[in-house]
Amino acid sequence: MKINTTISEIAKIAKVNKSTVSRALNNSPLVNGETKKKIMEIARDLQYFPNSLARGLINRKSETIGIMLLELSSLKKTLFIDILKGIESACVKYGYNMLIASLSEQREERTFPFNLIKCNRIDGILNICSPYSLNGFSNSCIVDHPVVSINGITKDKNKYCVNFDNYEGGVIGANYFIKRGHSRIAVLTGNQMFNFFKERIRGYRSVLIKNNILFDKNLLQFGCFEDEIKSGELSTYRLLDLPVPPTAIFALTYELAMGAIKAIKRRGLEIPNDIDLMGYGCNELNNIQHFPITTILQNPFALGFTSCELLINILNRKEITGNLFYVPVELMVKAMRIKKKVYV
Amino acid sequence: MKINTTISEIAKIAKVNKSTVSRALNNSPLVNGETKKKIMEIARDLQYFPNSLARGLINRKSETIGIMLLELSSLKKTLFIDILKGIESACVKYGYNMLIASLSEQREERTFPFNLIKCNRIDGILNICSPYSLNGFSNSCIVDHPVVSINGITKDKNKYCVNFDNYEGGVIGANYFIKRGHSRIAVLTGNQMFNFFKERIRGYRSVLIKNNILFDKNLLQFGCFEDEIKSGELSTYRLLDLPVPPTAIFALTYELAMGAIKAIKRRGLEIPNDIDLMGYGCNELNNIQHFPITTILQNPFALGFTSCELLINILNRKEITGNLFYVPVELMVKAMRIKKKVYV
DNA sequence: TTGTAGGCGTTATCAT
DNA sequence: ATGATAACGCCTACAA
Repeated sequence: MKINTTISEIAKIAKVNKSTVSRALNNSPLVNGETKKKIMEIARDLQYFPNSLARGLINRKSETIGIMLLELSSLKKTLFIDILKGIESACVKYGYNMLIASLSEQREERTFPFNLIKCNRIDGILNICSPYSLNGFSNSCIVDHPVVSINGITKDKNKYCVNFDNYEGGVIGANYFIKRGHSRIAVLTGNQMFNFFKERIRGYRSVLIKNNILFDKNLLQFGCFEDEIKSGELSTYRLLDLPVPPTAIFALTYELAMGAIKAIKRRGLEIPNDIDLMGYGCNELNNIQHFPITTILQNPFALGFTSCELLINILNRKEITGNLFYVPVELMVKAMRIKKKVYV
Repeated sequence: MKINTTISEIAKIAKVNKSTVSRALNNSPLVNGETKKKIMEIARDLQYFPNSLARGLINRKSETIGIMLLELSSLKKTLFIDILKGIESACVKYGYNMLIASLSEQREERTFPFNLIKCNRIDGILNICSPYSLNGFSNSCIVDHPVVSINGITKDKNKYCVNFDNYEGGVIGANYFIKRGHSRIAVLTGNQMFNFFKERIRGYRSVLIKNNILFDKNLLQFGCFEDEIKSGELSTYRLLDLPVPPTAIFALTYELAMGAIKAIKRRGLEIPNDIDLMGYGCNELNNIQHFPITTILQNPFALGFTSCELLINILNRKEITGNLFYVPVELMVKAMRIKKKVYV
């Protein structure tokens, strides 16, 4: 495996100084057109590739970011892969590379990703958290290192987090129902200790307040985590059995919505005539196209892209205002009616 | 974000030359015990981390390998994640890092991973192929670069490939049946244009020959790819309807075995009393523990680990004999009887 | 055992 | 517009 071409070799052939070669290759205006052309030609002929280690050494950066994961297995989830694709897209755009910096079980040191910064292997870290993590990354993250957390939560103004705009998702969902004339809007949620549920509900409640609708806690149903579809179904029965049942149900996950559909169907009701229903997010199979009901859509690709772009801006010392960023969600309205027979 | 400690700083504090520091940090015997101790102490206090760019520049290696994937989405599959875990394990063992070098749709240049070698960002490439690829990596791989292909096929003696030992899997499976007294052993396979099917069948047939059993082509049933379980079921019906049906069925995938179970159950037969059955590999959910029948087990973690270790050996110019390597498979015998009621 | 000097391949800062 | 020289942080002959 032969040694690579260097600027010195090119310089020798072109009969110029290597600094001229460097300038030519870096598109400096301080170089004669003819000279530049000649140099570029030689570089192409010799298949010159700049040594990124030498470059990084003098520029004090590796142009590589570390992807920090609690475990590689997270990548099995479509959500994480889509986030990763967004990250990759931003990396391609800005010429960065991606290093896997997962906290594998085999590594004793939990500071591994940060050590990678210290030894100049990576310039910064994208910390991909699980939405189901409770403490965000506060305990694992060393301040003063360039780190952006995806799905993370923090109260530290020095730590950057990018999330789906869960609050806005709650607002959009509630507003949609209100515009359709509903005032008894139920919510199917998971455990509120998870930030994203809390935020969605916060958004929903803010809309109620704005519309002078009293919050009825009977309309807020908590599902268990083990069998979300089942618990969505059971919660829906409870809602339908209320003395004054809701006219609309806002299911805060795909699975809860599936359960709700099941219950509504079993009761012989129709969506949206008898009761209106909205889902949230998409499922693992990403088959949102076939999901029959109106839904709040999240864009994991955008989440990854935005986060990565933020990190790169931080690395390039761009002015950043704020430390918490939110990726917009959108409403996907499904006009079709859901009749009982559809679900037989 | 402060500048990192360098050996020069340590040298100044320790009142020695920086080359002495370098020697001390690299465990050179050419340094006094006392001096070394002092230097190590200062290094710890100052949180010294060697600059890997400077190190790589002089050592001509980055100690990073590129993980080459056709697309990131491959990682959704448990098989690939397990391979990746094996790779990571070897990387941790040998102090290497993993760079994602996927051929994303956004990149025009298909030579991207090889360019990463040329610019010294990575030392070599682990090319993770799909078992369902037809041409291996022959068209994408530049000879004379350190590349090891996982699941790849090649006839080029200069290219390294590591695979599950599919041939041996066929041998083990057939031998197991023969030891149990079977001589009419059917095979459920997918399309033989895929190398791994071809190899498994080759192993199976070699055992028949050794045992003087004539190969009956009626006992070789091909399934279609779209609905493997269904086609496994249909193939099994065909087998059971033969004038002289087989006494054992060797299903070359998990899905084909599932279909076979279904057919056997429907016909009111029992495993292994009425007919013997063996599966191959494990399914995406990796729930092999619960898979009820005797199976040829593959170890994707070992595949990843072995491949990565091979690549690192190549990088360190170890003597390598051969270019094709096989990761052993093993037989997992399930003793329990499968009765009809189990599957109701 | 330690110090000196040179080099890895770039880029940056001088000067010309 | 170009050249000479130093510097990035580390390693390694060679000299002492």
